[in-house]
Amino acid sequence: MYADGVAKTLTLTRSPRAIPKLAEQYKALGDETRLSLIMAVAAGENAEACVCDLTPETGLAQSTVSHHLKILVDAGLLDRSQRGKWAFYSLTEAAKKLLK
Amino acid sequence: MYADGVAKTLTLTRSPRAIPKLAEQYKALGDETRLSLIMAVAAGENAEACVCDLTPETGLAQSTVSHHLKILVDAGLLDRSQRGKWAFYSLTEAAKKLLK
DNA sequence: TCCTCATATTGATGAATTTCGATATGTAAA
DNA sequence: TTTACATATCGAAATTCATCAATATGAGGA
Repeated sequence: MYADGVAKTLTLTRSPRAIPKLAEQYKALGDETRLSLIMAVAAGENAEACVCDLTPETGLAQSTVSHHLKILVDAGLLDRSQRGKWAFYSLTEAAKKLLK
Repeated sequence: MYADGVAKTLTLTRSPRAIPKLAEQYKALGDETRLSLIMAVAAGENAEACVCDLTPETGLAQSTVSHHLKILVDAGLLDRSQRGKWAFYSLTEAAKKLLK
């Protein structure tokens, strides 16, 4: 009948109404730069990281990294919090679920 | 320290070497049409479906559906098997893991 | 073999995406 | 209130992507 509960998950938990948001989240993860960024955040101290630390790791321009982080925030995968001059990003519950 | 084992999952199970393939899979899922297609496959009889059934559900041209199915196969998320004149698609283990 | 049906491939087009440099915003220190 | 630093936004160029119509391939059936 069902394949390991996947169908149930997809058709019930993730009803048709949930498709756009879910697709947005997968799309956000479907880029090597952003996947690396979210990995770096997860691996960071207290599971968070600031742009100043993330930018060098990517080798990309700071504006580009900022842009990718915004996409992850908009998708509901990262939270942003300002502390002093720095912006810290951390995983949302949705991100933890998707990546587990 | 770590956020619910996510960091461990990302940094160990999904080592840097795994990023390109993983990003490819997320990218494949990050499109409403393809996410709907994989849902339809999972919900189908025996957790499989043929193009003839999938195409009407999408409302898109048959060539477009065939194109999207190829992307899912290339990403390692769908298997293809020919039976008579029809091509049947089913979820791979990788897809079941990602979607669970 | 010839025909029909199901699916795949090709070629083209418009839209979306990634990236950068330049500039703006915001935060705190001098 | 300047100044310096961290991050965000803007505008543009190059690339990738989703989609279709047309055509090709491939598998049975007549």
